[in-house]
Amino acid sequence: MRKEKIKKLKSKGWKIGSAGDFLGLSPEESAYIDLKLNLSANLRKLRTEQNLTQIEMAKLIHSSQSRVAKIETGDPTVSLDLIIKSLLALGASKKQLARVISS
Amino acid sequence: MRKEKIKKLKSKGWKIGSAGDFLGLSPEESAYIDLKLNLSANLRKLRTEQNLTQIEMAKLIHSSQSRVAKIETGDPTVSLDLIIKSLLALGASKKQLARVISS
DNA sequence: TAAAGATATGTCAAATATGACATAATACAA
DNA sequence: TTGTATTATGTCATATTTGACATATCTTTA
Repeated sequence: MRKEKIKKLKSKGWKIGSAGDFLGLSPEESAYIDLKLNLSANLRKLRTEQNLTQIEMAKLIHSSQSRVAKIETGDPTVSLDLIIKSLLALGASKKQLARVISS
Repeated sequence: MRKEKIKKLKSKGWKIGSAGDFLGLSPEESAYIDLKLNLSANLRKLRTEQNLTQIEMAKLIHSSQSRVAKIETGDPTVSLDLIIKSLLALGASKKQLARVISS
């Protein structure tokens, strides 16, 4: 489907922080995707800091390696819910989440 | 989490754990739900501060009055994505989001 | 170099979230 | 009261997200 592809291209083409001028996104759309990418990047950071493989991470959140990879690579089919749940599963505190979000 | 709150959540249809057993509530599960409820409450606050009805809010996020009501009442079918998108549509900044989340 | 380990990508059926609608419940004036 | 506006609830077809799987692409180690 076309809409899906565009969505994917958009998120894939992003560099964190450079958001949406290029793709004609509204400020809210940009902010929303930036938020997700920001949290995703932080998830990978947390995971690697804890010396976990994606498979081990997957078990922690009762998911699969491939989905963990999708989370960390900013796949557009990944919800904020899943990202946040994953961060919490890694022991991230509310303050840590807040710090990532406001950055 | 207080008993009162848990009861309310249960009555609203939250399904926590495998059998709806609240004894199995993990720290990250409760943190996740707290996060959503916290953001939902803040959304209502922002909306009313801006003197918007749920119908007006719905137009803002291209949704319906009933879904806005569900967002604000903590309906378990509402995703974090929708809550965050709504907050951003009301003009909430990253810092404001962070503040709510860490509280 | 090759093998092993780790991560990325594509796909799909099942699960979950969605907007929309009808209608009930509540609030608040006239 | 009786209306009128606003918010809550229930339902449902459609849309999106999910874990899982297969397989491809790195990445490291011997």
